[in-house]
Amino acid sequence: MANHNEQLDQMFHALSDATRRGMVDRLCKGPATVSELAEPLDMALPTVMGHLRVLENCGLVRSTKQGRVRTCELEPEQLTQVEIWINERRSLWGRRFDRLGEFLVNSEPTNE
Amino acid sequence: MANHNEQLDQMFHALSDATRRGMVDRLCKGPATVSELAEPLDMALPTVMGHLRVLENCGLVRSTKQGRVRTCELEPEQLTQVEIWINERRSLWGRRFDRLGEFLVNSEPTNE
DNA sequence: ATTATGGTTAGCCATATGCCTAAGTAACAA
DNA sequence: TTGTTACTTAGGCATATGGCTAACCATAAT
Repeated sequence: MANHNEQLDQMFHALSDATRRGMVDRLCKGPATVSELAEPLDMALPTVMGHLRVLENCGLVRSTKQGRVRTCELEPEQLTQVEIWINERRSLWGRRFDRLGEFLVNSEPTNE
Repeated sequence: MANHNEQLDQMFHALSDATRRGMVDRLCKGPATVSELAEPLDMALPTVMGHLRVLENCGLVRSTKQGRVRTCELEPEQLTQVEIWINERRSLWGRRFDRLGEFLVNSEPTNE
């Protein structure tokens, strides 16, 4: 179960910022240029570029440049990694009593 | 669709660190004391406490102190927030073509 | 009462993050 | 060819993050 996963680090980090989540929202509705992404954001363009880079590094956004326009598109399948991680933990959690033997040394029976 | 969600910020941030995800893993298997959490971690206890605080702030871990021992427990239901966020985006993405007309209308010059 | 244990607080340090402005570059447009 | 547009790069600044040590409680344990 890979917790030392650079990709997962980057993904969670990318999503930990409301501005970036907003950009993802925008891209859910279809591709957008850098300027279109920046337009509602009340911050300088280089700052938006920084956020975009974070989203691209984790694979959640892909972009291509044609002429002087860079068009960004969402790669929503990358979210599956997060879902898988969560499902694995839910599964672990659900089976935690199967492992009680490992900790049973000084426990007492309870009736709750 | 709440992206300006402090809780979501904190949750994603908490999960963006492999050490903290490791602590979550441990807690999936059952409650643990601070020392037990720290034991496999090769870092100083105060550092572990810091990570623990992050996990508690986002609601993913709850802890209580009895005597001098603090026992931590996972609150896996908090992960639902993340799943909901992902599902909402998948849904948006799935219906992105329904909004094509709306997009054309909104690309008219506006005064905001 | 004294010591050991488990956790906590305080404070320091290096790096990362998020923001900015200013100045570049590479298409288009006129 | 000259200017405008759409990014891009460089660099600077303030705060946050993740790590540490040292010292400090507050409970056990002896």
